[in-house]
Amino acid sequence: MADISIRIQDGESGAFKQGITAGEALRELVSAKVRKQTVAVRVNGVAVDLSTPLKTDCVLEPVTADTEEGMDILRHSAAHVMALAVRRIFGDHVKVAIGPAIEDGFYYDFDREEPFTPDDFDRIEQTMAAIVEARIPFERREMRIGEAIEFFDRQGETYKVELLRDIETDTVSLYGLGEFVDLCRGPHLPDSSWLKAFKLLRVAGSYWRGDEKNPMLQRLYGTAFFDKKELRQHLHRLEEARKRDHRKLGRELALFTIQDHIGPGLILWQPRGALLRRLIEDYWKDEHYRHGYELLYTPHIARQDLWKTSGHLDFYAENMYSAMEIDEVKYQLKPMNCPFHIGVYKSHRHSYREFPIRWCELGTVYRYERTGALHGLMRVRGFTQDDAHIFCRPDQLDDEIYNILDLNLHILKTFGFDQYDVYLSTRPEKYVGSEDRWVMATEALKRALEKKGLEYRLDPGEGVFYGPKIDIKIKDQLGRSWQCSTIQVDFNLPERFEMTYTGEDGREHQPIMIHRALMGSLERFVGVMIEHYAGAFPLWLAPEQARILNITDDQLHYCEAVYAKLRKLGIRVEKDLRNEKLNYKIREAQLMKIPYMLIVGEREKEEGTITVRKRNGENLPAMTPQDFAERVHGECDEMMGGKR
RNA sequence: GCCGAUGUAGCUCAGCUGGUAGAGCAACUGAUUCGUAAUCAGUAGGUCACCGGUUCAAGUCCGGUCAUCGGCUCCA
Repeated sequence: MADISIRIQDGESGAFKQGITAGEALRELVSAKVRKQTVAVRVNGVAVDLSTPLKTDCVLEPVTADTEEGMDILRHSAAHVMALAVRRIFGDHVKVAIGPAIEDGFYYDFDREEPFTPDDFDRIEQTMAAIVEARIPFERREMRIGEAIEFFDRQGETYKVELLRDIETDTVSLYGLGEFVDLCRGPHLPDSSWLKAFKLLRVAGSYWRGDEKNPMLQRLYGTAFFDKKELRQHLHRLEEARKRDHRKLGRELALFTIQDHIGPGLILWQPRGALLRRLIEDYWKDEHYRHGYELLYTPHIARQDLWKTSGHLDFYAENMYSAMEIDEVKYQLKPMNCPFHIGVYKSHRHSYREFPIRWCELGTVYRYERTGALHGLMRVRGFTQDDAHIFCRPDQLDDEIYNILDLNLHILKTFGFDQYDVYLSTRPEKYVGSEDRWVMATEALKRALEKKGLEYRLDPGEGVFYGPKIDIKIKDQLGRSWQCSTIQVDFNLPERFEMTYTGEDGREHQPIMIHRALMGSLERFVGVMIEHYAGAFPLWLAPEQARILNITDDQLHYCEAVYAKLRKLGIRVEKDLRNEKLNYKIREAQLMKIPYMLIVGEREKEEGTITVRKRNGENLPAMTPQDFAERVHGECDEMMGGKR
């Protein structure tokens, strides 16, 4: 056989017999250290199994365990191992669907009459462990599509057959792991022994291909790592995330409550949560005013006719609550604020000189959400949007979008979010407005993103029917993304409501309308912040900035005086003067995540000072209440972007 | 809405195969006045989510409803 030349990307090269497997070639060309870490290989850029025979000259690149790709291969292989285990335990009563690697783990969808129970997890895990122990190789083979369809059809694997029918290539690859043969693109680990650390996490229902018209399958979720330590760390992270759960912290920190008898998805803000929210709102309003916005207030319901004109009854009806009748006229709760802002616009005539008009409102809207979708503050039925509508001339569009982006990122940063993913969504299949307007608006959005130096991803066809949009998904402390901000150009409503302005030429023109929300929903945003900060809000947002703790009753009077003084100086201070030990009070204040504890004993009383203990346990030297207040204001000013 | 799990005092949770509710913390009362993450003792607190059924007897079994949790779907 002829020799072929094989080169490692950025490394050694050599001549080998044709037909040598990639794994064998690597053994010659890379260090033992790399080899031990290698789970698959890229041949001329295409990821394949180590067992792949090499036929021509090529460049190899090992895929190692420490990469995302390596992890995906491990997890995808883990899904196969799980499927084999399920097969072995539950036999032919189970049909398999799909089993991909996902972020942080993998899943496999099964169709089985009986539900899986958490008790089954143990059995499945044990069987998986036995499979790992047995070091079963993953064996790849290729088949013609027709042959494969017949193969799976014989086994009654209807889902695989359905998948195959949609595949357009001539041949497909199958992977055998023991007696379980699965349709799969690969690549896989060489054998099951690599799966050293895995755990099944939960079972959940999911529709075949995510479509609710299809049968409901049972999805088993699991995760896998190359070693046990990483798995332990991951499980620990999950535990930490549970501790940050805003529903748990919301209760513990007395921020909000949701009650059955009031209704699901409806939030009651408790005093501390309400104060937090007020701080957010005040900052938001001030910042908007500073940036040339005017504040509006509009009602919660409007005549049904308004929603007809706006098109909401055509396009949004399923999210709206049914009509109520008032004096024989139908009214509906608002799912959006825009028609009202247009109402304000139409309250008088406008000249081109007035533009841009920037109106904002913290508008509470109501949208129907299916019960299964509700989730704490993150997904609710009544929520407050930090909404704004900008009306401008075409020549102002670029600047306005840029300014929105600028304000948007500035405010998010102040709240502690400076990591985000930006998406630009373009024209969907169903749309209104002329093509050149879409192009004009999409280009304007692009230019603003580029001018701002933001990297973005294109989301083709994901725009709203009335115009293109920019979405910003912020990343929290745990790296999870949350869709909050959205900037949407709208050609539809100005048309529907026949909005006009008088141009320089004395003629009537149609203004461009931009919708924009920055936090999206205040409820959700607070939820995200609770989890982002794990309940320990930065000083400027802490509902309780400081708590006075006395040592004995002898300081009661002095504490009251300090309390009054600090309140007067604008500090959000509370006092805990109960007859309890200092340790007890500190513990409680600590659990409430209060930034400063002000400790007052005889010493402080004598000297007219307080001892300041920070949330992190650090002590500051004793200072006067006056100095403390100045310090707090100084810190807050800094957090909010300089002296205000 | 769909699949699965869950629903016992304010919170966290016991309560085995049906015999008529229990702990810790919190609350309240009293004692203690104690300097950097829980002082001690006592008291009170529950139509066991709701509705119906089986049974001599149901927190415990069955059915329905509501809600919550994990997902699917949707999205701020």
